[in-house]
Amino acid sequence: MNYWLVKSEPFVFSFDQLMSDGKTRWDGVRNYQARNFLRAMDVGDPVLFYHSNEGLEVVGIAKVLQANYPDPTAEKGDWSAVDLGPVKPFKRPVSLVEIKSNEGLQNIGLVRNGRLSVMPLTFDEFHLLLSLGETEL
DNA sequence: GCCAACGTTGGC
DNA sequence: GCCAACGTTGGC
Repeated sequence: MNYWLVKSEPFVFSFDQLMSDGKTRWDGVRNYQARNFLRAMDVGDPVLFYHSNEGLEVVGIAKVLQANYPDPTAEKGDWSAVDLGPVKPFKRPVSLVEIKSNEGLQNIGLVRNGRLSVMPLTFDEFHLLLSLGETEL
């Protein structure tokens, strides 16, 4: 099992929307590094959901419903999509400020490369974020 | 709205 | 294959 974090601008697609939709296609990724992470996702992997631009916090837990398949929105090129579903919202959102000030989270992509939209988390990072969010899987 | 960081493109 | 120019992302 692997652990992940994805970013979304809440006014484009928010975690609340994922909760009410029950499922979404995670497509439109046009960055090779992010694409390769999408391809490494397995069904059932937990995915933390971060709101970029607005909110700037981890707001909930999602999971992989469907492993990677060709991105139908790609007109050319070799791109992938996955399907994600909601698990549960964080009891308490975890802000970027908090993440940056936590010693155990200095190596995650959010801190090291602010522009990466799909990134892996270690077991420890994932569980640290869960406990900061006062939420259990 | 600004700008730093990063990725991509294209000329040489 | 290098690197300057450009575009995009996203925090501030």
